[in-house]
Amino acid sequence: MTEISKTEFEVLEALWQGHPATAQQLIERLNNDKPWHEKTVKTLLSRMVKKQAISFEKVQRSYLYTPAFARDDYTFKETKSLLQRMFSGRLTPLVSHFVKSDELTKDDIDELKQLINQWEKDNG
Amino acid sequence: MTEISKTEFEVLEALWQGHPATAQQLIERLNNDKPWHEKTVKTLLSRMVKKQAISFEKVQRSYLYTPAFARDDYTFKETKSLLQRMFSGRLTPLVSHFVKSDELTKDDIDELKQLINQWEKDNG
DNA sequence: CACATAGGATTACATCTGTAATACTTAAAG
DNA sequence: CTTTAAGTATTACAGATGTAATCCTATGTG
Repeated sequence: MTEISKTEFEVLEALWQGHPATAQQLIERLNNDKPWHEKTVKTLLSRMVKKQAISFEKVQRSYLYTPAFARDDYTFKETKSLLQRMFSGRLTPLVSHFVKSDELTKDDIDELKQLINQWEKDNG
Repeated sequence: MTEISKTEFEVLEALWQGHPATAQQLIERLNNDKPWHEKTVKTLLSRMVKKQAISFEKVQRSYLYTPAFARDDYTFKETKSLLQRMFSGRLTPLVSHFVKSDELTKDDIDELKQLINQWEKDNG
């Protein structure tokens, strides 16, 4: 997958909500959050087709768009990329930052513990 | 702080290594990793001065550059921004991804536990 | 059948980026 | 004092991005 801009990512989000989907459906979904101009969305869709982030199938007059990759795969890739660039690829410095900055709740901590237990069960 | 591109970030990294620093010093540092054209670095420095990511002080013929914000502040802000966009602002989905994908070592897990202990000592 | 219309295709256009080249300026060298 | 070189400032230029407007075409409508 090529580089996806932040704006293009927002359109992809709408598509991941359910696909295949028409431009109209996507425009409606996007407008639930904030106003999007129809033409703008169309342009973004075309560009993403060109960069193969999405594909389409022509049905009658209109196109049915489908994402070219899963949301999880994309977010994971992006996260790893950011970790690579800012934290030498290590996860803990990032987590450390959050822990220290008082951004986590008790529930978050519990979830983290849960994840660690899971890891130890699978590995360890 | 405004938007910093990935390339600009690399130059900032060199500056964070030690500052204030001259363009020449930065160019040398950057070239330790990969070849950078002198003119390219200068351009990036100018642009970052304009967008107030760095400042400079004129000393004789040349400038001494200084970052306008700390590395930690920037990386934290960027990380939160990414979390916001891709994981509804939650940290655990991100961690979860890494735990499940077998990207963590025993040491990483130990560090995470450490962090959790710290949190519980400070809060809880 | 003539026309309005919904869709995608093409064009627009300013700003940002990556990557330099060229111009200008002043201190140092001869 | 004139030439040179080191530094910064200005200019260049293609590709990406945000944000649309306009164009072209196949339908559905009267």
